[in-house]
Amino acid sequence: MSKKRGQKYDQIIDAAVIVIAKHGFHQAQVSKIAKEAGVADGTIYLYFKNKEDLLVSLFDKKLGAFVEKSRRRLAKEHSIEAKFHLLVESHFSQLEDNYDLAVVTQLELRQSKSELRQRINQVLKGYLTLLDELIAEGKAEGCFHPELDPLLARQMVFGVMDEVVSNWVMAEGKFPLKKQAENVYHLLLHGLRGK
Amino acid sequence: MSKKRGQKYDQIIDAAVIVIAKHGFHQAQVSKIAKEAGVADGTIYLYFKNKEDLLVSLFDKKLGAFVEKSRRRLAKEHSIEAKFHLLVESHFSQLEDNYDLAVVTQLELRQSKSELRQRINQVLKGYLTLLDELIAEGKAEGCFHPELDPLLARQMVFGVMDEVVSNWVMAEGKFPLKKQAENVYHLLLHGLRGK
Amino acid sequence: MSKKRGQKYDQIIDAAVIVIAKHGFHQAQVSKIAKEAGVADGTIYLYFKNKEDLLVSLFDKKLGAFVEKSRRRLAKEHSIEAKFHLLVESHFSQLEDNYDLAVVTQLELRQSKSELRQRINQVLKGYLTLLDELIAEGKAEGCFHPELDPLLARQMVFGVMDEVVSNWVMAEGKFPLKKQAENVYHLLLHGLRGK
Amino acid sequence: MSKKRGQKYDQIIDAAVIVIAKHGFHQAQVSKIAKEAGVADGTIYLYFKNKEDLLVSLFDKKLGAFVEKSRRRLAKEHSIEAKFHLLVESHFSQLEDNYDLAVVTQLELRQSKSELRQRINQVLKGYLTLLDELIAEGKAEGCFHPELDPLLARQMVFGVMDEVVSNWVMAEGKFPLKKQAENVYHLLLHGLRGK
DNA sequence: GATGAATGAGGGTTCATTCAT
DNA sequence: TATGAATGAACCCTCATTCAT
Repeated sequence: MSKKRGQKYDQIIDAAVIVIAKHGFHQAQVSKIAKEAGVADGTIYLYFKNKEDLLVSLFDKKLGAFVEKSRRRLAKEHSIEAKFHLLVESHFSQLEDNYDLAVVTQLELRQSKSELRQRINQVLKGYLTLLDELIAEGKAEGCFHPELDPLLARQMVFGVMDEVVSNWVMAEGKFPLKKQAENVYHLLLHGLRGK
Repeated sequence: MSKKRGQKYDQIIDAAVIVIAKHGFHQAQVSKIAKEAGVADGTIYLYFKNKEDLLVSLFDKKLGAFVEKSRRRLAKEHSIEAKFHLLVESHFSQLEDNYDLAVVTQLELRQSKSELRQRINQVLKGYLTLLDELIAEGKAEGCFHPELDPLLARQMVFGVMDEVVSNWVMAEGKFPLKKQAENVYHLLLHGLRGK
Repeated sequence: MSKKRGQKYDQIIDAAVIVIAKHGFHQAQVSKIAKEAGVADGTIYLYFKNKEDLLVSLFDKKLGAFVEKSRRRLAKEHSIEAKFHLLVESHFSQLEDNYDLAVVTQLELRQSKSELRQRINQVLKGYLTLLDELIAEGKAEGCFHPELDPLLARQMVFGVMDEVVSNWVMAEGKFPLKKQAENVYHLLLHGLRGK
Repeated sequence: MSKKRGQKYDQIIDAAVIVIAKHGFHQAQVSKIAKEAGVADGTIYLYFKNKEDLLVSLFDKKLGAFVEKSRRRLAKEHSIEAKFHLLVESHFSQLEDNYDLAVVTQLELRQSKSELRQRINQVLKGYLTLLDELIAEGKAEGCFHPELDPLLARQMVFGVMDEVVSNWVMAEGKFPLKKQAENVYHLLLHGLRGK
């Protein structure tokens, strides 16, 4: 339903990020987003089926770029440790460089109702797959423990990074996030190697 | 404002857990909770200042019991490894034994608006403090890496357990959660020992 | 229905005056009045049929005393002018000496719904009758214009005194009301003499 | 917030007058007014900030027209007596010709809570100013007593007219109001001349 | 007589979505 | 395409009154 092309498509999504980051999920009315985007309320419905579709599309577009960039970066590394290290660093730096987006994905979008959360989780799978691949590669190369439960491992990796970023956002970005990457990498690596 | 004691106080909180788990946060109207509790709508306001107060009290009471039970159990263990192992097991088993509560705390209550989230996070601190104490003890006893960042360590521990439980809830409790405890414990312990 | 006797009857009415004057008509809940009177909510319903009955009884009792006192005073005067002068003075001084009561009757009780207003107006007739008698006496004695419309005359007398007192209350009693009596008396007397 | 122009603006205000006159202040729900106006409930909030704003706007618009018409009429008269006579006649006839409006302003709107009453009194000042001007003119021209207290005089004029109209409304308009104008004019004029 | 815990009906307001222009 | 005025469903909370003790 949503037309993925068009200048206004991007305008509206960027406006939504700004409005949600600034006013919060529950105060991000369609009319406010339309105003920020410089279009009429009704115009949003020419590009998105409904508000939920806009929010999912927002997450889809932003996470898609996030994953794509992460993949591009990882492709340049050869050792699994280097890739893993870069993943953590990339996760943190991309969100640190987009504070508004971090607020939206870590805090605000999680206030959406279960139905929408389900669809967002579907989109998130694109990123989780990347993590799965990396873990499988690590196990295959003997870098991680051979009996490591892959699903559990991925939950650990994502859970830790997500928790750290959420804490950073809730601290209103007052401390440098990227500097945590090194430590988090080590913590995770030791965990993954252990079993 | 809210009378923390009384049979009805507990009735209403338990009814709220059931209704929210069954119908979801956004469909948990006060009238529905009152009906489930077997009291009149207005009676809820004799025990809680408003709906938000009911939700915070719910979390406060349930998490309080959760923390208290965890502390009681941990007190019986002596080695830090045993305590840590028990913590993970306790976290998982208490939520597995209360599926409705798990749904409410892992999924539904997170849909609440920022103001309420803040108050819930304050309550959560009671549990995070327990984790902090355990980590400090582990470092002091030389069980964990001496240079381990305590805050980061706690974020790892909570982040991983929270992520695993959330996945379990989203899988609608289809797999046994407690059985994950052993593996999660090892993963975390290795991570914490490493650095 | 209301038992006109009993210490608590008076206690409750006096409490109602205080609460209404202090918090306003719409914030004068039965429970607040009960608390001020030092009785239980339910006790009020032993003395009054319902809240409306309490308010009418309040007005009845207070206006009754007001009229009785006015009549006693007037009985001592002989000339119609002196009586008339005293009436205005008495009207103003009694309200000035009971600021709370003035607030209640001039401002707050007028916010009651039409149904209650009707019953209050019935009670007010007791005072209006006194005015009617005075005007009839004045006409009979040739002190007022022989063609004076008695009803209109009474509306003028009451309308003016009421307006002046209301303005005084709305000015929060910042100026002395009794001092206005002289002027108001003259204004009215001239009006009544004219035609 | 409120768009003071537009066909719907007038529609809604007129509907409010009808509904309040028919059902009373406390039974004049927004949904009832919307239905009478032939618009959706939400439409009212496109033209008025909230219900209170609607009621104040109603009074503002109607009293504004009332004052304007009175001023236009008075401008044609030259003698102060003629102006004064016309004022009373205008006051009575305008309300007699709009029974619904008279009910609303004399009885129903006075049931509103203090906050709203304050705002209504502000609007009323526009009319009281007209009375003040007339009294000042009368004193300047030697038509009224030179020592007449202008504020008291205005309170008398307004108080009497208001009382007479209120009695007329409470008598459900059963007697002709305009016919009272002549007598009221004489009563007031004598009063004002006296002192 | 006195209590006070419990009751439950009732309404102003927001905002995602539509559709005539 | 684009507009934006209009729609209307949905819900938390108050408080007068009751009645078991």
